[in-house]
Amino acid sequence: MAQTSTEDRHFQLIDADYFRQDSGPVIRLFGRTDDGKSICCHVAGFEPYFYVNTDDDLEVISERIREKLNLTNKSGKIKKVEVVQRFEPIGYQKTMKPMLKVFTHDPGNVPEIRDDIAEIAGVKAVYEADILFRTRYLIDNDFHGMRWLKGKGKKINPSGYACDEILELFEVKETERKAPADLKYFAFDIECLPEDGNMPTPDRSPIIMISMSFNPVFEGKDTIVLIAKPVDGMDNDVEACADEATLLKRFFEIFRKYDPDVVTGYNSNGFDVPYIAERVKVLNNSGHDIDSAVGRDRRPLSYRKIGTQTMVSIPGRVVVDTLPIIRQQFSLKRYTLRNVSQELLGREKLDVSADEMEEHWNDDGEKLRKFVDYARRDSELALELILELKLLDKYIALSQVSGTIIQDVVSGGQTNMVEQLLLTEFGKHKRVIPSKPDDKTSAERRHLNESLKGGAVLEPKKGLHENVLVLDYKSLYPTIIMAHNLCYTTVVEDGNYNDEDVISSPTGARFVKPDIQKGIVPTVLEKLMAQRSETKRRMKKTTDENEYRVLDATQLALKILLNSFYGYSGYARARLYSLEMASSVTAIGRENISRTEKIICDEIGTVVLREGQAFLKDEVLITPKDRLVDLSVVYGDTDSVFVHCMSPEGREFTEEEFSLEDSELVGKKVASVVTASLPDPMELEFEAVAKRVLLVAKKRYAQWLFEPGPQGWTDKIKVKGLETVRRDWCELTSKMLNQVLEYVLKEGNISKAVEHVRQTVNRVRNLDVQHDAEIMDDLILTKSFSKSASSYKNRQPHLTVVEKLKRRTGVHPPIGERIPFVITAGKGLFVDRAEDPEYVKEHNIQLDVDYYIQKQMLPPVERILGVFGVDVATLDHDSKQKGLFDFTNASKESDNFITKNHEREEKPQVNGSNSQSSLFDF
DNA sequence: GTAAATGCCTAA
DNA sequence: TAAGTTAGGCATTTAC
Repeated sequence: MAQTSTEDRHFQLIDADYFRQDSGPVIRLFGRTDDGKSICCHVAGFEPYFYVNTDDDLEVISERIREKLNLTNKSGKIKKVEVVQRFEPIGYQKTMKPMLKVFTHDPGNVPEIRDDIAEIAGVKAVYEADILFRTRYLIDNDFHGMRWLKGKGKKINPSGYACDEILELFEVKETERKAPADLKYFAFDIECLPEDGNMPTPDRSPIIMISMSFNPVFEGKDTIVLIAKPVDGMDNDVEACADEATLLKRFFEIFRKYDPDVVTGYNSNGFDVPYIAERVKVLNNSGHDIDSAVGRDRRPLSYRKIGTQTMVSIPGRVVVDTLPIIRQQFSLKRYTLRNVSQELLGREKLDVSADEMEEHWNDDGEKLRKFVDYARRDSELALELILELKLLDKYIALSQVSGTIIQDVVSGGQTNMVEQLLLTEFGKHKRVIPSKPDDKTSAERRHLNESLKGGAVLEPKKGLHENVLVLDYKSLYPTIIMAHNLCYTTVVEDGNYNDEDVISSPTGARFVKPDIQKGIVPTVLEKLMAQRSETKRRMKKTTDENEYRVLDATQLALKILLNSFYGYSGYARARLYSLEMASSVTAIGRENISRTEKIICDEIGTVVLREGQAFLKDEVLITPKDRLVDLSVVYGDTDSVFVHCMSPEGREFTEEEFSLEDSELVGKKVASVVTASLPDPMELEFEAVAKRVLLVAKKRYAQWLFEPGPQGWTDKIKVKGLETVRRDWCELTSKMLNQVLEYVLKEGNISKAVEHVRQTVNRVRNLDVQHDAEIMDDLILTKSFSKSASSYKNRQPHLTVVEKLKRRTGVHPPIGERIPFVITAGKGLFVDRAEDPEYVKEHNIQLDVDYYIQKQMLPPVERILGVFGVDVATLDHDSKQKGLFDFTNASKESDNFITKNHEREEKPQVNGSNSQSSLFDF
């Protein structure tokens, strides 16, 4: 005889939602168990609710609510109303006030009831009425996405599910388990025949192939390619289907059978999913019965268009389109699958061009096989991108740390995560949170934000410097918030507070001190920071490579979250917005960096090196054996200062005089002196030393950096803001400039740099596109097509190309796409001469060599070498006229430029009359 | 002719 | 249910 048995299950929480039952809503928790089963757990008994705030008598307001809802026929939809004590969201308050907590029977009724209540006279505000029911459940129970839950319940067997086990839970709690479950990954990609060279549309063009990739394998196979026509002699992972409908049915069958946790594809949200969903509609309308159930609740495949974006969600699973993820995480010039695979995986995409497709499809032999291989490779690549690049690690960690369901982390921004953390902590402190602002409120806030100033950027002392210490503040904005108790909940509006009870920011805003009341944001940040320290501690301890990776993702997630709160506080669409808080953070930051500069230059000024230790001048009596180091701040941006170390005579040190270890001693001494003057937990850190640094402009510099590490010093060249890191310059510029920077920074050899530029210029001057295809690729520029063509006010080269492309092929690139172009020879504006590189290659069109030399190559390099007195005439030196001979002679004398520089006791200046130019005889 | 506006992309 | 923030350099087009 069957008996009710209690089951215990551990599972990692992948998704959550709810469904309605007569007895009330039931939460569903989806996950993968420790023994590899997919599971769905039902939790009954959680009630939807929200808060109502009023300054009137609660009885009166309750009565008005009853009347109003009777009037609109909704009174039966309210389950109960309680009086509770809560704090209002904004501002320091000594005591709570009574508010109404309204419970409803159905989460779906909350919006209409809320709107009714909001209209009632005397109702000041409605709080937390726009929080998804499943989010409310997770927050109130402190359950986090992708963490492990332990559920106790009984097995049930309702219809309408596509997972291994369904449990009705009596009890559920979070457990400590950390190791990730073995998730199942599924990637897919469809092929359709283009129509007369045009993009296929789902109302006309059938799907002819679907390729799928699996990890772990499905029935022993890594990939399966479905093909919508009967054909023999294909590889054994190819399944021939009678027709398109059969193919789609088989696709969904495999999908359900495999039961993946993660569903992925390259641009799958933008193309494949909508296409499949539309084809299913078309076919089913003409008499087919394709069951497109893919959800763990057997919900059919669906998508929603919000603006230009397509949202896809599949209950119980995570949908990850790798294209937007890769866009976000990697700065590349192009995001075609071909380019991304090449750059990030080192793998080639196979290709059958659009105009060859029909021919390949109609073949039954080699050509069809080639087409199949191409299709197969695309889903393989999508899967490889997500697995090899470990794209999900970061999102899993963010979900675990913030609590947000992983799908919302993957497809949403920072707002979701910050709000989940704030809702949790506000709840614990019995404070309510406002609803999302309406468009009018956000517009007002955006207007207010015009007064919000950001970080300070110190004027760089332009030129080349040696022995520059790089000091930066560890998590500057979070530590400012903690140190000054800046919070929505501590800000005081009125003057009824003693000066000793409040902290005033440079903006004049006032916040109560933590001993009066500690802010909620500082509390959250402290918790996150403590977790991060603990995570880093465990990273040092572990020997397990996988655990290390997980911990590293966790600490990175914590860092991202720590740094999200400042931006959120000044975000116009945030539930919690505080211009006072945001401007105080940046104002304190600005004051801090200029104070830091002063301490280093004026108060410290000189550091004394003696027997492996660094001292301040007034800490010791200086003897002749001591070495003195003069300090000056040559640059700084928001949270960093670059400190130049020089001899007391004002010249650069030689190698023998000043080592990396000396730098470190000085750097650490300076950092500790500054830190000692700051409130906890603000901390200035010694990060690295630049043996040489070239400061070009604000936010533009290059360093030859040495960083201390466990295996001693490691060196690298780090470039910020210069053309080598910008994607709107051609590759040739980056390559050339990188080489120039290397010669200048590592060798101090200007001559070599000049020579390299001359050679590159000459190569371009004698450019022959036909015979030098390689350099042609290096001349391609890209720019992002960032808004609808009609909203551009000026003409732009990439728009020219977009228009040409559209005219020629009918294909209109989507907003967000990066458009490649070259500038062709001719007269008039550049914008008229921008052209699609493919078209140029096909038609053998001449490029505007002069444009490339005068506009792409010389200006960036002149900005750098101009510091040493090198001018355009020198760089664009025509070898036939002058010959390299003079120059080569000059360069011999000055190979070791840096030594000469020391002798002259003079630093290079930009275009200055006392620049290095006299060292060379160009 | 030059100054202002526009657009892009980066640093933090 | 779309979207953290400001500071800043630079090239090019457009307005004057």
